[in-house]
Amino acid sequence: MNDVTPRRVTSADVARLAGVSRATVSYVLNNTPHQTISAGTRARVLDAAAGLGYAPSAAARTLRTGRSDVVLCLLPDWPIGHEVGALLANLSAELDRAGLTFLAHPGTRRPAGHLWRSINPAAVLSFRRFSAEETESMLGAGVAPVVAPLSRPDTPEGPQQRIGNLQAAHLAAAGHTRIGYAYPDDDRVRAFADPRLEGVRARCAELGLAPPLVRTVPLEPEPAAGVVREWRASGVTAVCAYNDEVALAVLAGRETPDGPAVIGVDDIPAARLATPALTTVTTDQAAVAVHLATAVLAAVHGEPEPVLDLACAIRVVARASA
Amino acid sequence: MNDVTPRRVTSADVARLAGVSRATVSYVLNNTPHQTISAGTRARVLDAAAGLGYAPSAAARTLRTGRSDVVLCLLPDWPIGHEVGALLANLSAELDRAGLTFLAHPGTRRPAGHLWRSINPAAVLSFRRFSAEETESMLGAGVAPVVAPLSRPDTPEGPQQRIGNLQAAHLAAAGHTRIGYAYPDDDRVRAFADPRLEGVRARCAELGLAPPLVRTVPLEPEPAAGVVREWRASGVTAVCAYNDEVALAVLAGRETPDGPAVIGVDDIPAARLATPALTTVTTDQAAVAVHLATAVLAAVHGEPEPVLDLACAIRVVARASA
DNA sequence: CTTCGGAACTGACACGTGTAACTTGCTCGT
DNA sequence: ACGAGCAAGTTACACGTGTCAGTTCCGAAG
Repeated sequence: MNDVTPRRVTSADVARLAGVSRATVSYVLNNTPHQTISAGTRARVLDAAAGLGYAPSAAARTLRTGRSDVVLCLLPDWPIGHEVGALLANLSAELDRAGLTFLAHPGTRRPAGHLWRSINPAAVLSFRRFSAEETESMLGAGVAPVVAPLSRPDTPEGPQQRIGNLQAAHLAAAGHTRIGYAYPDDDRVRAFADPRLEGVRARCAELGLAPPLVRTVPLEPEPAAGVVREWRASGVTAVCAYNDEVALAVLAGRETPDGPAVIGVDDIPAARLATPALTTVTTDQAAVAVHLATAVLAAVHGEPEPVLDLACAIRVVARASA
Repeated sequence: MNDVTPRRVTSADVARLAGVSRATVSYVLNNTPHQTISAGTRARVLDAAAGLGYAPSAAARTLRTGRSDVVLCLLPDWPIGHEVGALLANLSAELDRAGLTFLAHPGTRRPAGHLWRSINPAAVLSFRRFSAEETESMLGAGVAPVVAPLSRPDTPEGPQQRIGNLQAAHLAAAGHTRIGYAYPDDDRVRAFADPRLEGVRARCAELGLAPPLVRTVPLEPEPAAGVVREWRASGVTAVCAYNDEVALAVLAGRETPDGPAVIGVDDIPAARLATPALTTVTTDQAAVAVHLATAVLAAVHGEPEPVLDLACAIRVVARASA
């Protein structure tokens, strides 16, 4: 008669099977520096561990060391789409390579303090800024707070601004002088929309163009058509959109094929399938993931954040719409 | 001079401040049944805990009880988009309400055995089927395996089949008799594409129509145009697409406005912005989230899986394209 | 007055791990 | 010949929690 509850295999089981002490098992499996283990013993331990299918308890390890190998990512409450999905997948793979476990928590509205207080993650990655007390509290608990550089509205030369820059530059290079900006109809994405718009403004000013004519564009054809008429009346011949989706709304709002040129952001799958095919600014999510991963690793090891340039990961995909 | 490392506040700190034993603190905070605590003591403990900002260590609790309050969701390696994002957000909120912590792990390719073995989650939620040994292994470890009913190819009346059913029914109701199926050009989504196609086939047979003419449609305009020409030559007047994105590809492939009618799945934001606006089958993600949450809760409590009907959460959104 | 039972609480152990401190042979320099 | 020093391990403790088994106190039943 077997046990009804087949207990978890612990390092003690491995030790017993290998004929050594539990400490030795720990030293071998973590190959602790400054510990001398004979080759034979090491092999016996590794064999025993593999044979029993031993996997250390994250709970016990976390309890002992005070820190887990989890990187907790707090997802924002705005809709996560194709590009964020790709980013998460790449980031997970990247951190996995460094021995960290990437876990994402979709945003509950309430303050996530409870979460990282109980999980004891190595780092917390967020897309919004932390409050001063949050930061202090996390540092006090030994948790490394990391804010995705994607969403730093404070730097005037941040990646979001660069996106706007490229949009405006592309339109200007095509000869457009009066530019509109299609602002999203969703308050939750302001943190992204504002710096992008800022980037467009800056580039327009730099090129001696009039500042962009900003209008909020809902994701419905009829209201969008109204906005497009407004732009046409004001002499706007090209539009930077917050998003590919907003850009598609602008396209849908054009009553005639000679409407304003449009450039979006993200290169979602639908972009190349639109008529006309949507010109857009894309971000190399794999490169961003690598960047974020190194930032997280640096924070975990207490090193200063590396200054890496994301500019090269952002580029224009020229298609028919602009 | 303060401590340089401000230690974590433990239940012992709470006990000391409240002037009771640690056991009492535990009984109060977990309000353990069959334990009688006087109102005064209870209040003192709660005050002390609140005052110190006490949050129990998930690691220690997990170590002691053998099970954590985490629901681990293994994300598949196919691209997660708008609809999965919404599902995760809803699901997280729903489980949060039940006191469970929802954490998603974007799919690393390697078998995720290591992950749930170390995290000790209350349940593991996956979108693909578990192998027999995986299931056995998890049950042995006391972890509840849950497979999202969205992705059960085995039930002939599953939700995915119903999506195909509705697509075909909508086209047939509009008078179409020769139907095409636009199959995705991505092996990773076969688990969804096949049952949907099966649903289309079943409905066609039921209505006495010829079986759908299946073609793989890449997400590029030119190849899609080739497939559309093929369909037209074969007398196909309407197409069920795996996806809204595939549907948009078919729309993009129509050289003339009188091309085949098209119906997609998901109602992504770009659907209503296409020309013509895309008719599609949408799923109420909030309802699905509630359903999944109850399934997870039942599994965690060892109850049999509740049989809930998802059919009412799936409906056609009629627009101009079909 | 004794006894008994429940209310209200406490003491102590176990969960599985990492690691500092200690032990035991054995080699080698003098 | 003898201790120094190092390789190769082991013993023991701490991390923070849940909970079983007691312990004390006190009112009420016999």
